[in-house]
Amino acid sequence: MKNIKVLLVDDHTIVREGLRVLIETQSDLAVVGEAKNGQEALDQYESTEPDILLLDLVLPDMCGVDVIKKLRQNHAPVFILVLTTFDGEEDIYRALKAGAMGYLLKDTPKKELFRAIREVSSGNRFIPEEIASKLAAYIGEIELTTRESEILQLIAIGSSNKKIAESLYITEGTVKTHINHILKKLSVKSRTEAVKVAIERGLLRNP
Amino acid sequence: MKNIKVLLVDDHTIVREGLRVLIETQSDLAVVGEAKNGQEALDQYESTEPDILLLDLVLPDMCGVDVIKKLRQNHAPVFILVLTTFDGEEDIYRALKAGAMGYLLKDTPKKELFRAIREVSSGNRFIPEEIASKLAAYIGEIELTTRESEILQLIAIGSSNKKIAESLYITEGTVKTHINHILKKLSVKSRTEAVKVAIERGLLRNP
DNA sequence: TCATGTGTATAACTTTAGTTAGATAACAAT
DNA sequence: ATTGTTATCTAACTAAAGTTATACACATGA
Repeated sequence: MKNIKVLLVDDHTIVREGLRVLIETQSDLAVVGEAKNGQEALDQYESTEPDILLLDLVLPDMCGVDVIKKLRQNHAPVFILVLTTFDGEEDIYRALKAGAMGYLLKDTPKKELFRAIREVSSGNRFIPEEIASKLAAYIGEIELTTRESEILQLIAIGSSNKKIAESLYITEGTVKTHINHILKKLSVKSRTEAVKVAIERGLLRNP
Repeated sequence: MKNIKVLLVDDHTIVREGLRVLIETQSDLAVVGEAKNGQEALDQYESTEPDILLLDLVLPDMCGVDVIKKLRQNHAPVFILVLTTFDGEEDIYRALKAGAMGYLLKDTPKKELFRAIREVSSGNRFIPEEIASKLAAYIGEIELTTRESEILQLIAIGSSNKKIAESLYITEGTVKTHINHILKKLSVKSRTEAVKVAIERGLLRNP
């Protein structure tokens, strides 16, 4: 009796195909669709009406978090289990904030995956201790302001303070102050380090 | 009749388990072992004597390229198929140079994986056109010298020129010259950009 | 052996980045 | 209303990064 319908979303074909056969070894689970990007995920959600969505956050066309947001706008109770490699605290935080019910690393055994699917599809949360603690540590972090994030993006593409000032129509002095704040919030000593931790923590849009 | 013995090496349990069931749908392929890190890969290679090693380059304990090198030191003909996400030209280049016979992205359909396994295990190369062209583009790149690589590592952990000079027992001026060369070789304008492209191209040991 | 190229090293100089102190405006709290 | 907070902005000053020219050891091939 197959009663839990699963929709797979992952850009790697091999991973998707592997997950499919893995999941279908369980008699109560059925893969009803596969999507390799965000748009396909949204389309297939409509057509297949799954009980649970197994989502990788790294997708070619849009951020996985955006997929979560869009689905939750249109469909009241969406059960989403994020299954991804660890890409920094920021991602976990955003995914759960956006409404994911569970978060699993790809580095977990299949039994735990099956358990997570069953839990989340029946409306419960499923967050391993390992991740819960990362999240707790993250809470203490100070968030960057809009301006600071904008500037961090520009730093990361290699812009000088002068260029940043020009593109934002502010003076170089102002840019320097913002950068100073960024450095303090990220606890680093230079823009170079800031870019490194920004990449690590998933603070950048297109890293 | 199972005649091709496969050893899986990937740090993600789910991926490994998925690959196992996927591969075992083929009657001529058998998974004889799984390893989640480099050391396990080396050990299991000894004990299981596989015909082919399916290797992810991203491992927790050592670089996948080192696994290739070590295996090839001890065992004359080792058939290695690298199966990984695209982490920059540098990785492809190093893996093939180290002696991998094939290179597949995880974003390929299972049929191609099966084909690749059969080809590589019988001693042929298997490199998709997509990757071959990336590699061709890479050939034009100028390699960094030993000193330059050392310094790039230090830049990437956030060291100032002064600190770099101290830890290498040279003057700050010398460090600046080396950095100048690095910037020119990587075609970037600042150390910050250099770190970004170094991370992109996989030029760093522990990114 | 003599030119050529390359990896490494140095220092003087210019440009850019980072620090510090302070101003203004919007907003929330009570 | 006024106090406090936070985001944004500016500018003068100091520290660090980047540029340029030059030297020297060592290898390699004409």
